[in-house]
Amino acid sequence: MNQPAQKPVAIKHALSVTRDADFAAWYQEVISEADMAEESGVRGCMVIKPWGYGIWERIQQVMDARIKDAGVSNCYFPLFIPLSYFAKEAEHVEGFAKEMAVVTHHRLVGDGKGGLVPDPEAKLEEPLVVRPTSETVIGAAMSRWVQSWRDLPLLTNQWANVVRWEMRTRMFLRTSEFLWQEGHTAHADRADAMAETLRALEMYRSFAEDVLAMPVIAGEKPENERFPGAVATYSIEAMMQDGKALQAGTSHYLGTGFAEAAGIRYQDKEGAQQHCHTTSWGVSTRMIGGVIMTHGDDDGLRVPPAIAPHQIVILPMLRDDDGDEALLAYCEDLRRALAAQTALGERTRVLLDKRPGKATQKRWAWVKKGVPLILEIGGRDAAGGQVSVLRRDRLWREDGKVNFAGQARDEFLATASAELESIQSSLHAEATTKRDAQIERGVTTLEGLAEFFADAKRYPGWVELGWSRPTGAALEAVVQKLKALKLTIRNTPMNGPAPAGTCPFTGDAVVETIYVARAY
RNA sequence: CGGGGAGUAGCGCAGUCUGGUAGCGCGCCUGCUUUGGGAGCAGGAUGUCGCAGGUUCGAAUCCUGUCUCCCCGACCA
Repeated sequence: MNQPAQKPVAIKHALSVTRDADFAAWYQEVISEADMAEESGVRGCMVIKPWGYGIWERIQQVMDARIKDAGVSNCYFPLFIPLSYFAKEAEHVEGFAKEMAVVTHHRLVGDGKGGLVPDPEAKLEEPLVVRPTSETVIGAAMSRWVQSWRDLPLLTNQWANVVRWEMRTRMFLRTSEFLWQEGHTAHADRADAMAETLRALEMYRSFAEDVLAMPVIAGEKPENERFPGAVATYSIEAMMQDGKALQAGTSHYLGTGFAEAAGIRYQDKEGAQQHCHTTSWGVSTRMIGGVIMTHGDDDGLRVPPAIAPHQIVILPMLRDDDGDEALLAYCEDLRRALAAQTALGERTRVLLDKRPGKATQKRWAWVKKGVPLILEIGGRDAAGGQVSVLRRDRLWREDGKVNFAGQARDEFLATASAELESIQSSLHAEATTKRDAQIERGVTTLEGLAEFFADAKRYPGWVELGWSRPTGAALEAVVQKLKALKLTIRNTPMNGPAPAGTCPFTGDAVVETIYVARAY
């Protein structure tokens, strides 16, 4: 107390709630302060604003290129699906029946009191459901498109919105309507379909790591977490800063179940009719929630440069005087020079923010949005050929001041690309370090699990442990035990440690590794 | 869908118990002064009090219904 030099420096953060104080409230504040999305007035549905949608567009662009590189073609299938299509695959119906929006009428009439009601005369012969996913309607199309072994594999994808009537929603993480891509493929045999399922999984894994800078574990979901109607479901799982797991992408091997339901058949080289083996795989706007909870800090969002709508924002410190013209010219020249460069394999995305207003206020708005690099340029910078650079991932100096670094303009131009790439990799490294520090490997008993997750005051992370992979009723017993602890099995990693020891749930020999965690 | 909380200016809130037609802070607008770093002073604008009914001379306030959001639970490719 009496030694000011040792006092912790008080930093005035840009957000009013810290991650430590209330992670859920912090998450919402990031979304509103970064101006990513807002409530819409419709239950569970959000308005995605330019900054949030810009991030989604970046995700789309990069992912779409990778999907096409894999030989998959984009299509578009209808929003409305005849109810009868759903009835064909029993497990699929069971899985989605409770959360479907249903269209029953095609016209409104006045109710005589100034309002409108569905016209009883305009009832649909067969109700239509708003797609919660498109296996059924795409399956119907595939049954027409596939005749011969020469038509296979059939590789399609669509970018679309889907609706699932969720009981409890959270922006980006679980909304009633969300945006996604869904890949749907049909193959001649199991091996080919399984290869495609795993290709998609690997595509998602590398996308999460390289583009979102979000470390993930790719693996197979346990039987109880499978997609309705799937033979095997795989996921990438990311750890949020509160230690919870987020399923950030899924890939399913669907066997021949959907092909049988929809009649997707082909004639093989011997002339015999065979059912196709199908797959489906998707990532959604949920990824944006993952980015927020992986990279956000107490000053708002930090967007990895690869998905930042603007990677560099130039803020001229306008003074409303004669010097402004020269300052703006200097900034515009700087913008042009940067926009001509490339970083992370693409043209650099630079914004010159000329809007009226104080540069300092605009600065904090961009900090909260998480722009990787902010350049504040004053008259003296312009006159002296300098720039003042702020890296979003190194916002504060040790003395509690904002960490601006003065630099010669030419020097900055020569290093800007490398700087963006450095931010991309340092966000990834930071997230990986955090995650790895929160994976516990010393737990081998159910009691140990309960103990590890008992302390509510800290963020517990995940437990990696071996189990005997029970199925059916034995698995259900394990799931119930975990549920009592609010825990779930996330997945079995693709290249997990060699099995050893006895299963903490069944006492049988361990056959594989799983991650156990609280989940979103 | 069950339990709890909440909807009043762009944002955060007071006012509701005890009915009399709306206030504070921030932000916003204007002016002046400042300004190499999240400025100061002065003046000013902005509300069908979530929505719909009802009670009443009169409703943000009381009653009924309904919508939306947040937390917990159940549910959740």
